[in-house]
Amino acid sequence: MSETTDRTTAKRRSATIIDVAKAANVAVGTVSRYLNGQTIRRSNREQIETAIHDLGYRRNAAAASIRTDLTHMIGFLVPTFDEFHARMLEHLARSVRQTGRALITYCHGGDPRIVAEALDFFAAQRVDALVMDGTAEVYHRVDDLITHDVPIIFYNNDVKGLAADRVMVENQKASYRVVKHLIDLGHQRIGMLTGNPANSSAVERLLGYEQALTEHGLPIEPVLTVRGNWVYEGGYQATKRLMQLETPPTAIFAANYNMAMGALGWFKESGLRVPNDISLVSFDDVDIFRLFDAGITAVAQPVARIADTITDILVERLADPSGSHNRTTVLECDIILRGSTRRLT
Amino acid sequence: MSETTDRTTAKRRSATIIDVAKAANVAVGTVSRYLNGQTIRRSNREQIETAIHDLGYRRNAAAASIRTDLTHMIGFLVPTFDEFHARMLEHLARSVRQTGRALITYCHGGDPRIVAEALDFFAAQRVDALVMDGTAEVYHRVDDLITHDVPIIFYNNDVKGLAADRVMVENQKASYRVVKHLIDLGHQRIGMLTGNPANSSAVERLLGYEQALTEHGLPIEPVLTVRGNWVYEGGYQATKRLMQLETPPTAIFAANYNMAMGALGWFKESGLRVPNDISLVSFDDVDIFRLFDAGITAVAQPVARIADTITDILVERLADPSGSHNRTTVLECDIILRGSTRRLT
DNA sequence: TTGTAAGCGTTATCAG
DNA sequence: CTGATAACGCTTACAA
Repeated sequence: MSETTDRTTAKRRSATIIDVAKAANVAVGTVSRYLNGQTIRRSNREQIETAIHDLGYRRNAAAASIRTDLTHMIGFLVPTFDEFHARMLEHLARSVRQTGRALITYCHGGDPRIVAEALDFFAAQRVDALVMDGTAEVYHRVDDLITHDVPIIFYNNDVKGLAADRVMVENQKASYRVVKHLIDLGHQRIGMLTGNPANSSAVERLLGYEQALTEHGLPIEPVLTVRGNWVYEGGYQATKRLMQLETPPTAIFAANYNMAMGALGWFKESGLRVPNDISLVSFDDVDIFRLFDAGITAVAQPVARIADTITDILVERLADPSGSHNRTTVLECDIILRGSTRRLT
Repeated sequence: MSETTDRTTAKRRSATIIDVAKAANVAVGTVSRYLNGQTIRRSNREQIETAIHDLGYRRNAAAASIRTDLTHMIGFLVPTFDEFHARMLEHLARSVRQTGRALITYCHGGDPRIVAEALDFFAAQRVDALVMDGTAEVYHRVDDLITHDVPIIFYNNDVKGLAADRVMVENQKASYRVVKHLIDLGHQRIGMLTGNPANSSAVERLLGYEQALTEHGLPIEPVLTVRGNWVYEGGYQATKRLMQLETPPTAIFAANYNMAMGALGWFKESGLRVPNDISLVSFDDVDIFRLFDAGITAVAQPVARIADTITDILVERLADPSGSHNRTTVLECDIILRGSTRRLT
């Protein structure tokens, strides 16, 4: 086993391309060309290779990027690493890696100062592009990045009016369908746990809910849509409020996974059973939804396809920085029917 | 609203420190000192500030790092972004951010080639340090990084014999305790779903299980420990195997969250109820465990403290690169008792 | 194909 | 406190 090599030398400068050139008896240019995969005389190549090996040489990406203006790093900015974003990250990291790039991740937790900080950081790091879940407050700072020719790709939530690409899902249509499903089962009084209305996806999902009601001749009752702000606790409280209404709903649509969990939490504490006492549908399908008593019916976002689409756009954008591609891709969602809804007699 | 500024100019070179110096009528050195928070004559400072603003100047971190040998980036290498690692990422990103650094994330999915690729990438990027879930195959490549004076911090799984810091949890002790709990309830035949034995945490958790049995005079039966390799499907299959034994266990200990879910999946399909028909305990506590019928009793890893500890070590290491701190920190786990176990009569 | 040398945007040293 | 200037490690004409 390789001994833990001598670490007495205070701070050994690591080998540079010059050292390699010297050791291999060639010019630095030749080494650089070798490193960049250009054709090199065979004998030289071999000498360079052994030199690199012997010296333990590692290319300094920063030094390269300062000349090429390319860092091969993509900024990835999200509010949290909940189920949805974690899966996005996993898929995106994979697909982006296959193009020889990596992700710098920043998590802002909803704090606008951290968002600003992140954007500054990305700007300083000269990320080749930025993928982010849109947040309204960042309009100017993102526009700033765009001015500096950094391609931006929004997903999940949009920020209107910026010259960026977008990969979204059919929030309204999917919500419409899943609420319609409840209506088809005979539900007339359907509550909704909504996300933060500052987010486009929250608005669209609410719109889908309202559209379904309206198209089926049901009234839109303000008391039936309660803001849960995407989080467990919000879903829990909103559900409590709904169920303590004089006439509580017979079904609830949660606009995301966390709030659906919050609803389940309240149901459990209150001894309500799904779907016997209350029906529940949710946006965001996750594996564990299968494991609940009857399984939770949910809208499945095509996470892998979102990630792949983002990567495709990324590649195209980076290959041709001049072209102003402001494309919006909208992907369809599936609805996974499980047993969390029951037919009203 | 700031107009989407003129993007006709093909590829506008962004302003440099030199441009700022010129515009502010000072020397580049002065601007550099300003940027790095050193004291500057007031009048100069103001001129610099307006110049920076007018030019939309952004410091080029790569150019700086080539001189300072500091990138303020921490590599973060994980096998997957499952519940546990996603939470780690969230906490670590936060605490690391507070020290002015950010994370470059790489997800290897168990593929040794990707691990190697990641390590090369980190080396080229000159990350200031590397945080990783240890994987045995990487011994040499990590040693290589250590040779280049990159501090390494292992968490979750250890790789023995390397000069690195480590932040682990008391896997064996926690497993011992949770299995002992089962034994105290009268269980004599306890199955275990084990992780990949190449991982130190898998070995330690198994050891804890065996210790509990032995200390209570119970035999260690090889058929009762089935390898589930950390994943849902593995847990599902392993559970199936256990429950189809001639004398199936009355309780099961899953070495992680995913395998516990797999067990629950099989139970559900087979119509078994927890805890009436079978008791279940798990490593890794997650919020949703509360929501299952009776709640799932589980070992809670102190994720936030792991992240904070890692960051503390990071800061210390980076402040004093000469000191060879090879510290191993072992954190305690809590056991969250819920209703997934029943007393055997 | 190769060597030479001029950048790239910073920081750091050293006189003033 | 400031200015001038030499690094830093790499890429990329340009000429050979």
